[in-house]
Amino acid sequence: MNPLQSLSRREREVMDIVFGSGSGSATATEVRDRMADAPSYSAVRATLRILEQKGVLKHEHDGKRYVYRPTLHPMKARRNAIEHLVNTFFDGSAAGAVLTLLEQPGNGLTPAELDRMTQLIERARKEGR
Amino acid sequence: MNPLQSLSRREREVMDIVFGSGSGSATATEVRDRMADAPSYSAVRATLRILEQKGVLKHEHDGKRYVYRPTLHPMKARRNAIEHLVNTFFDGSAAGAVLTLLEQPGNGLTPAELDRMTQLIERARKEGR
DNA sequence: TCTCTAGTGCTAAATTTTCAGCACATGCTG
DNA sequence: CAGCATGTGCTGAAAATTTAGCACTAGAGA
Repeated sequence: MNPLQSLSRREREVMDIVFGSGSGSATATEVRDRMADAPSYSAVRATLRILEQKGVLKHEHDGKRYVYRPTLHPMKARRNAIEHLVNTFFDGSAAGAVLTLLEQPGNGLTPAELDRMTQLIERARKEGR
Repeated sequence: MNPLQSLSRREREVMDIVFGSGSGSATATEVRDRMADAPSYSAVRATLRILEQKGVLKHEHDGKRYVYRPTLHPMKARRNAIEHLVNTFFDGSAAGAVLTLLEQPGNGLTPAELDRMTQLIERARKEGR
């Protein structure tokens, strides 16, 4: 099973924060600052240590601080997450997910992005033939 | 906070199964059959009862069985799930998620779906202007 | 040097989750 | 009717998670 699926609630929350942090990495303090209902600092550190022990995070030293980063390559993590979403909420249909995203008003899509999508759709059309 | 985010591991697993079941509802036995590492039947029922108590599931009677169904409307559940995914893995960019889906080879998009996407993209383009 | 700050490791206790088992109800079937 | 299969409710204990606290280290500044 996907190791990310087998995390406890707090562990998952922490992973989401790490994945969601722009740089793709985070310190204990950063994680704590972003937690909805943050426990003590040492509790956060304990969770990070466990996540490292479980093999889903690793750390590097930045001065005397630890900077945590996911083990899994970000692209793979994204694909896994999407796959799971599509399977559980869209019955495996990628189209269903895309349509929901496109239908959403205020999705903030820029013209350039729309062009890129058109390109990819054309390509998919050709491949499908 | 989104109540679905605050579920334990097993609870979340059960919710995924219920959401993922074609009919949008499931009995204890069905849930158990789909669990990766299924515990006893009564453990599954206990989890369902807790989920109902937490307000994310409700049940109806079908003969003498209970059929569980999410409280949240499926469409809303999908949107919430997508929103969370986009925020944590794509830095809030819907386009990033769509592009990842489209780029994925073997995404199984049918011509009709591609047409529908083109339509929606056109519409987004117009609205953007 | 001494002290303060900002880190870390580790551990034990509190809390939550998870689970199995027992008691009971109902419907079906020989 | 008696027995069996298939449900449910509830409860207590085991297991896992979550947390705070204490001890320690290193660097910076007075």
